[in-house]
Amino acid sequence: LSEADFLADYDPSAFPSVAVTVDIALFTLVDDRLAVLLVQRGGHPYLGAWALPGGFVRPDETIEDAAGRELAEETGVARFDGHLEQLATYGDPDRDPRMRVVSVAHVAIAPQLPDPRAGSDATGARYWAVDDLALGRRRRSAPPLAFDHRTILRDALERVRSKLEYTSLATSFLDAPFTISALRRVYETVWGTELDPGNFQRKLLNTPGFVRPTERLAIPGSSGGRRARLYLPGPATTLHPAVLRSNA
Amino acid sequence: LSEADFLADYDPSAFPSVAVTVDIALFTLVDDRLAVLLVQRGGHPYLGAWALPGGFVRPDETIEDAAGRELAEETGVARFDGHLEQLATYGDPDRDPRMRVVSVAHVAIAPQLPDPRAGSDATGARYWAVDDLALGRRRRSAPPLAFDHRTILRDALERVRSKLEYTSLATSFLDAPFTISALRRVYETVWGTELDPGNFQRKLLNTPGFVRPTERLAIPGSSGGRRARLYLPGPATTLHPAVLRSNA
DNA sequence: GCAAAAGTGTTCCGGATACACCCATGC
DNA sequence: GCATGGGTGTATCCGGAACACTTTTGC
Repeated sequence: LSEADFLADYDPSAFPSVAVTVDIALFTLVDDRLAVLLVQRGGHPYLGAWALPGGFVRPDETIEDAAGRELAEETGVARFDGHLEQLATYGDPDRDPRMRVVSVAHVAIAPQLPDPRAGSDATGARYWAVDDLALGRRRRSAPPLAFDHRTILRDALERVRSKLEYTSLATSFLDAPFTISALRRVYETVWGTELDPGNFQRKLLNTPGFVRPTERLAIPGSSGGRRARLYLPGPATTLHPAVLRSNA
Repeated sequence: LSEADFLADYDPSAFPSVAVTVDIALFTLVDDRLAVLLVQRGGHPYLGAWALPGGFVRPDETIEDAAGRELAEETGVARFDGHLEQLATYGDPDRDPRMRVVSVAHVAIAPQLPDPRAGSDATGARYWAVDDLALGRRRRSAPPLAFDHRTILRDALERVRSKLEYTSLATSFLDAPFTISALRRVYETVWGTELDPGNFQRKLLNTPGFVRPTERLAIPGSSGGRRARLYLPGPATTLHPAVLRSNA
């Protein structure tokens, strides 16, 4: 190795400062549509564009703590207690025009939460239906997204969709207790498919540890129908057999 | 938000410097054992301990480029052309006693490469059989690992093991062309299981796009046996149906 | 011939799918 | 009664597992 390489590799002060941030894609269901929390930027760059909530990692907190703190701040709860996991890290040199920013993106899932609050640098915060964001390609009617957040959102969505198959993640979208058909609607909404109610019920109850039955029954909707049994999340996190997307 | 929060969130210069590094777990097969490249540390902290190869991300390169560059340097090739993917980011405040270091860990896979070279801060570099590292719990005979690299290695190993199931990753361990039984030995070695040769052959050839047949036949080993057909990697990256671990 | 590896055939079983059918409730 | 949703029964199909068996090679 040359001396330049040596210095580059071993003297951290030789580098310009790098900022490490967290960004969170918080998914929830709003009116039977999959939605994600976005904040509208109140400053440059990307003024007025919509962005994933996030912020700097503080010196003495872990990355995961930073993500949890930002989530609590943006959603207005004291402590975020939904599902939270790391997604991937995005750090292309030009992803933020101001400086080198390396962002550790996360995926979060929660049942419908109170209305979000705008942070101090945001002019608004709301849940957007994922369908309306036109993640595949830009659409005139879709809101502009800041930075590389379109890419992050695409990856986050794929993570959620695939993890429904082999983990019990779907229950994170629901308040307990819930019915099997509510759980089925989670799958149908996130995957954009229709599932056979009877087969879904049987498969689910045959997957050990996915849900635990209670004695209680749900109250039917105004359109009638038999009362459904209520269930609690089970102890399993990974599922065997998996709940497979048919068109996979 | 308080003014302190505001400043903490929005003034990057208010932070002590954070170093962003890449670490790479490069897996390969050595004598039908799964092995990973480690370098022995030549400086403090963890002097003499074994660590994943890695280094700082330079100002104008992407994170993935940094990982590819470090890999090429450590393995002594001009350009690393095996499989390389991001694993996860590790950034606990105390994972490096010198300063805050956020490391983006990667997983790499390649067929047996030339002997590795020690980097400028390393006194040695070699492939270690994963079994000999006692990743589950420390063992007297196992070498000490630096930083949180035991955790990273555990996660990397689990990533490789699970990705064998639903992707064509196994071919990355082999030079082309290869036989079906060589591919089966990859699965058996990485999973630590035995697979039925007949069933494996059929399942593999029934998975579209996994491998492409050639006209050539392999030369049998000294113990005899019918000559096996040679195959090339196919176009598929994700597999349907997946090759499932029976004890999953 | 014998051992060993490659490759095929066959049987069995569990889960997925499609769909018929019964149950319980609102209106 | 009728529509609607909850829940069960059942026939069919497909892939995985176990394993017998044939083919081809080295020694």
